[in-house]
Amino acid sequence: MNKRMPTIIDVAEAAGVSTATVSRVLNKGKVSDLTKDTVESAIEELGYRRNNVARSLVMGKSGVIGVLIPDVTGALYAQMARGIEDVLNKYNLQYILVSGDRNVEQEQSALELLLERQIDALILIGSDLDESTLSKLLKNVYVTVFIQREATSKATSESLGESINSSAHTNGLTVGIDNYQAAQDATNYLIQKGHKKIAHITATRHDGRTRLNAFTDALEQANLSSNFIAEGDGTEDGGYKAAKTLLQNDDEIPTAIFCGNDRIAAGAYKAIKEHDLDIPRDISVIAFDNLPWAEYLDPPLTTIRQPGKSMGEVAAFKILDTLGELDDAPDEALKRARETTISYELIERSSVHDLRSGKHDA
Amino acid sequence: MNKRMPTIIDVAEAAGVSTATVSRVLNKGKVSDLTKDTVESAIEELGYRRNNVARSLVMGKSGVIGVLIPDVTGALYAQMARGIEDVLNKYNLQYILVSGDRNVEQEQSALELLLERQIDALILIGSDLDESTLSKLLKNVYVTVFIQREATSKATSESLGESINSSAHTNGLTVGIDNYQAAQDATNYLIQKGHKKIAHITATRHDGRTRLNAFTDALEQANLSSNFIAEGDGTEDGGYKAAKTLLQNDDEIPTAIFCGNDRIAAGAYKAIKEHDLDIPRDISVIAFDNLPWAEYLDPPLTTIRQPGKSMGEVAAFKILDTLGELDDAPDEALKRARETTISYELIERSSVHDLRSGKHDA
DNA sequence: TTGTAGGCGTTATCAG
DNA sequence: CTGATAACGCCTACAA
Repeated sequence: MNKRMPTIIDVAEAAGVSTATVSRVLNKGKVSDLTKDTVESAIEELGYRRNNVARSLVMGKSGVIGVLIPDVTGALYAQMARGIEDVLNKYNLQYILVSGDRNVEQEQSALELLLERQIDALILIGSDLDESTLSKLLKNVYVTVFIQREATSKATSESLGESINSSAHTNGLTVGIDNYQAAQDATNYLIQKGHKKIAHITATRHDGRTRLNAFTDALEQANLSSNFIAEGDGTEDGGYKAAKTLLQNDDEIPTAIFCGNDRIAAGAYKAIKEHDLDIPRDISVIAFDNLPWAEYLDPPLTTIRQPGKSMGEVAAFKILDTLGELDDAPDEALKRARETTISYELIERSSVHDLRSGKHDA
Repeated sequence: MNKRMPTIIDVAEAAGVSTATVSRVLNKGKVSDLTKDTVESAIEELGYRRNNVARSLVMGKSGVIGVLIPDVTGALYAQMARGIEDVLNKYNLQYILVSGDRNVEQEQSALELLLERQIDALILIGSDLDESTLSKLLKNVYVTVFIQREATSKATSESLGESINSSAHTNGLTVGIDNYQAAQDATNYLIQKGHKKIAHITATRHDGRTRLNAFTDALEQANLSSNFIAEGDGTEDGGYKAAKTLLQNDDEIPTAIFCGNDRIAAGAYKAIKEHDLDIPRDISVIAFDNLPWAEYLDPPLTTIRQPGKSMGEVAAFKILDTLGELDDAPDEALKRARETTISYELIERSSVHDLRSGKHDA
């Protein structure tokens, strides 16, 4: 069933030409129509298919780009991957996906594996790898773009001695939303609705930390105390447990919870309902991500939309651009390729209650 | 920033040995401890990293396997991808992911792109490609395994002239659940709970068709009429619309809906609630997949669990086995590698109502 | 244990 | 427009 794959040499012989000529028709070089036909039918006959690894070797580039992703199983990350793939495919490039599994050691070893393939470029999604290992690893990589590696407008100066600012990085392009600002928006939204006892369930990794900082800063600016902070692990179950602890003593219950992400919110919903509390009447919930199912929770979840697919697309465009594959691209694409910070959006649904409307209309 | 990558030759010179020796230390061949050290430090010094495309060329295998997936963005598919990756990584293999985008043309062109890379094996997830194009394309691929390409226990003989039976396929290994049986179980579960007016909202593609067939067959076997069938497109919105039409004339409303998958169910939930109907009191819902959020719907969704990750793992094991990489593998892994049909599970939550208990306890 | 040299399948340069 | 032929970086007999 598995005879040796025919090579360019076989085709050349079959067509009675040289390998160079075959290569030319394969690559749209100048060939006479006649020979072109002969060669093409020989190709057809033999079922020849070009060997891309040989091609990569001589061309010095593989046409595949590496993507390091925390977890394909995360809906948002999957969207990014999809965005990346969609634009890459238009240019006949492909990608190898590796999961960092949401932990640094795994990220590093995954990255090293990746680097051994001759990838032409690298996209790092939400990586927690620190600056120094990164720059060591990436020394010889032509182009790297980071998605969601903190392009904060207001660095979290106190919590991290030296902020993870990607702009300072080894030829690192960056795409992402303004995580800090978005989290502040979410918090302020609650404040504007008249909430004073606001809780936060943290998400993990650096974006989780940024959101926490934005949260506490926002409360501080509003002269509110931030006594209600619970650690989530980013999952539904973590959210459930965290919400439980938040709800445990009846006299000090928050009127609103800002969940680090939608999955956390799903867990929190469950906990809140178990306590026979109504959402949003008794407790309002706001979250982050806007995963596809967020609108189908009961009540539909108010949340910050992260445009995962767009982020992936932009990242891919940046790569194509730097790789010089974008000559013939539409202006629009080019423009998007240069942009660096994607806009987010607060999607109002019905999970937060307006405390003021009930009280006084002042 | 981007000087020429050091090659094995550079290392050889730096270490004062031949390239063969360097190659040997790279591949754990017999080398004296002394030279080994010298070479290794030279490697360290130069920051040498093996060029895997050259290696692939000479070895005749690339160490990457191709995965054709309908859509990374689908939670179940992502789980499969993750399962595949996890076991592959243990053996230092990687994968290229391509999305078929849930349509055949795209599937085919994606596949062709994939085949030009020298992938060592192929995993096809839920492909709708027909037998003939498949066998033409796959002529030279060493090993292919299909996930979820219908391993039905009871072929849907009437709807398809010739059933898509993978076992008949070109050296195609197969892993999947018994889709037909599972869908029958779901339907029968409803019947056992006393439901007589049962609706179905179809999912797409071949597994959707199989489920539909199982549904009608099950009803037939129970002497129930199957008047309530609506076409979904597999998405929440499709489910919403389909449920709407199901609910439109008040005198003929089903007491239960079997949704082709969880996403459809989410949409159906929304429609049902908009009609001021209670789940499960007025309408019961059962679905398929058990996506991570299914348990967080209100009420928690009763559904058939598909173990996506396991399916991916098994598929990967099959490949490793056929590729002969599994010599040193634990028995357990080996055993799993040979299995072909994965067990599913009906997860009872609270979205279906028992009609009998309310009426008569006979 | 170590070195030499041929070859993996393509592309690209340089003559014809 | 077409044909030799030298790389590309690595592995692997075969020799030493």
